[in-house]
Amino acid sequence: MTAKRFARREDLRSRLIEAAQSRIQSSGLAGLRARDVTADAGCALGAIYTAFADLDELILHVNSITLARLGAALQHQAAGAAAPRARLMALAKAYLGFARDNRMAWTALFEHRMAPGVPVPDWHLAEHAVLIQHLVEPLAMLLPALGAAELLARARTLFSAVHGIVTISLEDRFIGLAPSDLESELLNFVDTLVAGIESTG
Amino acid sequence: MTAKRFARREDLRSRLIEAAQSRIQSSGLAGLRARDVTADAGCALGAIYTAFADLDELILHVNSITLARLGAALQHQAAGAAAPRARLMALAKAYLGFARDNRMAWTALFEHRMAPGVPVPDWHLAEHAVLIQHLVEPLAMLLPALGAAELLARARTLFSAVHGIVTISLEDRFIGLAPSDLESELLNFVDTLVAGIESTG
DNA sequence: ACATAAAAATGAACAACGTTCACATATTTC
DNA sequence: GAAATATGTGAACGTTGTTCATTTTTATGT
Repeated sequence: MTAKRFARREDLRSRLIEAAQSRIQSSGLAGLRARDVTADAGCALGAIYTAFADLDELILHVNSITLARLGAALQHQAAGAAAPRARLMALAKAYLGFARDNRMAWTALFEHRMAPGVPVPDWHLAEHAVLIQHLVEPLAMLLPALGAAELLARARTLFSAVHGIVTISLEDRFIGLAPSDLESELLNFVDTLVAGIESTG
Repeated sequence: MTAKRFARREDLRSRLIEAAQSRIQSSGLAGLRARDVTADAGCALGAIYTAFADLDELILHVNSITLARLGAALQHQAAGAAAPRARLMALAKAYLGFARDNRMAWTALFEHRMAPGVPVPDWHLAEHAVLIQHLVEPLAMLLPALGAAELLARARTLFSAVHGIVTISLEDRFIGLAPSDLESELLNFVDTLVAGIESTG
């Protein structure tokens, strides 16, 4: 049976992913070392390259799990609100909450860069796209005249705007707002933007 | 005279900064090597550490110059528009234009991270803060009831939102919009937000 | 069941990086 | 001009990610 080989390989992969996830959570993406991860996973240094092409691919899998958790958090929060404005605000709040509660993992999601010339694989791009889909539905209610392509563009823009507000506020580069101010500032932003959409169409 | 010593030191510093700037422009921050920079600057590898504490400090000085150029570009563009809505849209357009025309240098501005535990020096934080000041004045016209602290918070939020839209659109992680779509999408965003501010106060 | 082939795990070795340091050179001071 | 001080040099160091000959494990054929 070749199943045993498959099981062992899969076991090694998941041990490496878990070890990497843990290291990222505690030390950040920049603190991730191949030697630490393999030691934590209980395998040799070279074993990484039997399970993954390189460290980047391993990181991609950690990010994949983080995206799934983020997606679940958004889904869970959005379920409570039916009206588009309330739903968009709930999504923004959930996004901020996830970023706060999973700082390092969330940062790794956007900090990570592939080697020059190597594109992000399609399966991972697709996982990012799912996030934006959460915004399409409420936006469609606010902008019933728009087609699917335009709606998608607006959803990506709104996502990027919220993402930017959360990102810069959580960075050291700018003097950050107090945590409570950040949340009210973010919610005020979404509220104002929705008001603008309603007033202009 | 101790002036000759000072002049030599300053000459080395500026040669290193220029070499680093050039390397970042062509290869990005991740492609910056101490050996390349010193070779370009015509000095020994170790000379970096007589002029700067480490590579991070050198990068900070490159970013400082980039920030000055970005500030000048914003100033220049904003001068044309008097009305707050038009000025905010001009600023957003100028920001996008600068990011496009100086891709690598602009990316380095936000990609760079200090070593763990080392804070970004105050003089560099102040340079970032200047960018946000450009937004305070037009926002004050739209929101005359707000105090200085609240106004600053709104300015930072708006800056972050615009920054996020530009950043994510220029990244490989998400399927990017066509360049022309990005600009119209960004301008529509600012327009809508201003409409929201005007409608809600 | 055993021998043989194929695959995977190992960890020492490699190359590339930022940084340091004993030494050489240049500059200032007396 | 000589002693003292500061600055520039590049070989060497420690730490990376990655590779590769070797060993160990797993699968296959009779």
